[in-house]
Amino acid sequence: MRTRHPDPPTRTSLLDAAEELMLAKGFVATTVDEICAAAGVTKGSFFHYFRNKEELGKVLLDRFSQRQEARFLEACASIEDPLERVMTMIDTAIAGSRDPAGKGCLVGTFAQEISETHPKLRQICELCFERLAAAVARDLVEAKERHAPDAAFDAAALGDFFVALGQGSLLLLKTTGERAVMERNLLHFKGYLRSLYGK
Amino acid sequence: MRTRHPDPPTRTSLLDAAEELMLAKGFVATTVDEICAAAGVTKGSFFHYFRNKEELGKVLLDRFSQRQEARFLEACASIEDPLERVMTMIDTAIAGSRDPAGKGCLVGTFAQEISETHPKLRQICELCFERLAAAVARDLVEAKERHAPDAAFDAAALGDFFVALGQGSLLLLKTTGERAVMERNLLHFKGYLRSLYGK
DNA sequence: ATTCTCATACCAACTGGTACGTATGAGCAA
DNA sequence: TTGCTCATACGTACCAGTTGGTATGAGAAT
Repeated sequence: MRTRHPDPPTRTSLLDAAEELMLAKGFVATTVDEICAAAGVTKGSFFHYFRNKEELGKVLLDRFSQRQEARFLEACASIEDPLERVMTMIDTAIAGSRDPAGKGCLVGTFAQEISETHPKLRQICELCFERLAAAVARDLVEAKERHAPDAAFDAAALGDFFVALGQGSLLLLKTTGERAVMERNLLHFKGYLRSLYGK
Repeated sequence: MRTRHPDPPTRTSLLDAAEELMLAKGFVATTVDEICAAAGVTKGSFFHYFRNKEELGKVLLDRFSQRQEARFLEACASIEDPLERVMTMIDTAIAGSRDPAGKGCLVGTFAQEISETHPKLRQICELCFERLAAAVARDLVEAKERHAPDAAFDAAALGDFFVALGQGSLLLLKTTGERAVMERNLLHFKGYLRSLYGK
């Protein structure tokens, strides 16, 4: 019985196919027909489940960011020291970059090309970035109070720093194909944090 | 007859229009018709000057990166200390991010969306990134020999670090519209360099 | 100087293909 | 029957690129 809808397989396969294609070629260059072909269904199905291409993008973005957030949460939830928590998050990101299945970040891919043309998608991307940055910033601000209360640096800004460094590394990876970039950059970031928080 | 060889104004206005549009909407989403309309010429002219849209992209990319490189060179050429040179480069980048005319980086914009679909353009982007990263890395390696020969960090990797941080910051800027991100992130980077090279 | 030639600069209309989206109905479960 | 799932077939718009021109000016021939 595939009637009642937690998750119709056709819809899921459409989402999976779209995600893979769009991670590689972006939102605009990926056509609905391509997605349907890759998913092994026809356009009728596509427009049965999604009002239009933009809505697919929205759903895809939500699904992607939710997964990502769950991964981070799972890795860090049990750690109570805020600095340790951030360090573990960085390690999680490094591990993700090693995994050949992790082909990039949908949020970054979308943000580049549709921020001017699809305001709604842009807003979702902004929210995703903001949530991640805020989580890191919160921990690092708390860690500063705890470990280095007298130091003079802007801990709150390090959330954006982390997001930017990660997204930039992914862009470099996509362009050069050199998988190790992300890891090297994040290790430098860890070094920076250690220097800020007194080893 | 207008100017002969050097730089027909029609061609230049096509390039200018294309650059502005593509910085905002990307390569794929910007249509040739749009470019022509913005430049105030017809499609016939476009295809008189460019074999196809991809060639326009190539020319645009070359022009953009050449300009950028000239700006950096002008700012740093006279400085002989390698660490000072990098610091000045960072300041130049910060200054560029303050200027409302600097609307982003074509290389980063293109790299995201065409790395899978237009191998030639991807290669140009890769080269641009590599040249910048290599310049920074060279200086920082030399600076390490000079200022911190015994420290244990990977100076060569800092070239990619700088490029990634810059590109990521531009992505954040595009997504959130918050212009100050680039400056905050690059200031943190300067702080990191100071900590590595012994203030 | 006048005319002929030819390359460059530009334009308007069109073509083939493709993209998104719709109309409609078949198959099946409840 | 009724409603959900999915397919076939089509419509409309638009996009990259082409065709077939016109206009202008440089240089050579006359």
